[in-house]
Amino acid sequence: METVALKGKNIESSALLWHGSIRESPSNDSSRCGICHLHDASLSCDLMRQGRGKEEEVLQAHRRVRQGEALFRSGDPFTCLYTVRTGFFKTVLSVGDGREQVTGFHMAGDLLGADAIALQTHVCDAIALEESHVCAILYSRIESLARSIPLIHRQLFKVMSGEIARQQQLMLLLGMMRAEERVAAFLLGLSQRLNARGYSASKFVLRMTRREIGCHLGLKLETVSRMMSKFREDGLIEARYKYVHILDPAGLSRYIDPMLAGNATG
Amino acid sequence: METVALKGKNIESSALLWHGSIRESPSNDSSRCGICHLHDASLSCDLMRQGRGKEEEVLQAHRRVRQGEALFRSGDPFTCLYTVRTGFFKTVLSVGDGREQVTGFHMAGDLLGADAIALQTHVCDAIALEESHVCAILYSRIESLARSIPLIHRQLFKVMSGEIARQQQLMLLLGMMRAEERVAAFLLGLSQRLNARGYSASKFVLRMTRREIGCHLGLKLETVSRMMSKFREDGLIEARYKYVHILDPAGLSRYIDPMLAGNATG
DNA sequence: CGTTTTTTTGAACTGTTTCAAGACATGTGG
DNA sequence: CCACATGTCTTGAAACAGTTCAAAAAAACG
Repeated sequence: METVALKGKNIESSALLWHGSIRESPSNDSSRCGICHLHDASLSCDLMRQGRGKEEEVLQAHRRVRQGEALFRSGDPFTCLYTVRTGFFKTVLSVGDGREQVTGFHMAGDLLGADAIALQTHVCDAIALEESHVCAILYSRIESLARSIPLIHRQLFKVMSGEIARQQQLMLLLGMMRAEERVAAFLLGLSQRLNARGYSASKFVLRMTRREIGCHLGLKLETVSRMMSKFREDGLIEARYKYVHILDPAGLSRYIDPMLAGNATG
Repeated sequence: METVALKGKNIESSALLWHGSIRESPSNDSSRCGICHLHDASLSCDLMRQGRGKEEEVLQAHRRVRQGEALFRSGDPFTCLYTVRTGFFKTVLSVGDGREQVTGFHMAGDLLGADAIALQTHVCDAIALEESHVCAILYSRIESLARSIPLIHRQLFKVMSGEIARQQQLMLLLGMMRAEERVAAFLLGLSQRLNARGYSASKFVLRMTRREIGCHLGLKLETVSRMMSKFREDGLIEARYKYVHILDPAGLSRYIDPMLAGNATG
């Protein structure tokens, strides 16, 4: 029952800083579209490079999505790709009876909706886990640009390949990891992705509930909670509700079979 | 312990017929490439329609793959798509230590390698479960055709979307079905796919082992065996080793949550 | 501030795995 | 064609991992 440094209320005030201000480039120039600031080498970056001057055609609109609201739902016609500017999303395959499979969590810098490119219809729901802001990119414009600019075309395929790779990682996790490994992989993956975006890899705030983590990992919420308690007791993490501090990433990854470690999902 | 009609040796001789001669169009014109005979509305069909006269450019070669051999392996550079003419494949994500996730089984008429389009590198191994024959389609030719023929371009995307949809179905299965449901979904899915290709939906021969089914469904081989025994005892199927006869598909699908029934995987 | 949701934890239970043995099937070489 | 070796499948019993149910504490919300 170690609660080394995470006690009482003082954690909260510092926690608020973890995910939002440790960012390296805090340029919050809100009059300018954010798509050129994205960290990952995604579509929009290359759009800016190649199609300089054309971004106004491509960019449709900023859009605010309130907590719990859907950016798009399964079955919606596909018209736009979205880049997350701020906030946090989950994508969900719903199956009517209440059971659901969370296929991914998405943070600032991520592209949303790419899994609909092929089918031209959204196949999952994208739900904001907190108030979020996105840029909508009109797909029809990108597509016509892609025809004239091969690099854009290749980037489109790259984005789809990213989706497939992400899904395969998740299949591996769902198909052959034990609860321990799943939660460890989840925490490490999230840590890495936050780090890649300039946030701290060791301290962050979970934007999703234990139930949502469970729906993502194929576990019940109680199991997720127990695994996190276990890691805490083993001194690998400090964790209190939404606030996570990874003390020993190497120790965490030792829980995962070395061969499965790869790019963990988030 | 019912073995209604499946006793002794006589099953074998009839079983040999199930999967191979019940086909409606048995045109085995082996001098002609099979890609135009495929059942699913895949790339090649539209290639034939649109690019009539160009098939020789697109078609690279027939290729024989012996049982246990790989058509391609993870990491191989992507040059060709393959259509299965005869035989049976599994696609596998391997993770070094022996554990593996079978991402799909593929029969005559299926397209193989589509998951490499985006990344230009194969991400899984395609292993023949029996002596198989494929047509290799040079991707670079298709791609250039796609540039001039929008329909081909759209078909390429459709093929990739198919991959994504298939993976999502499998994620649903792995994330939230019980063993019973998984095996039922597997049998029904296989049955439907065979039926769509002109084979019997009720009687077929499993080309994969219980272990391979298990690796696909996230179960151990003993569990797969037990579930099949259970279905047999419940009178839903007759099953003896590789030979399966589905007596009550509706009963089988009742094992699956109605909402998850969708297009089951195979 | 009271209400609702989320998280933690315990204890009993269940489904799946593990281990082990035997039956059956397949393939090989004599 | 047989006998043997090998691999696959089935089944049972015991072990285990994860779930379910329940209750209480902590946080979030209006």
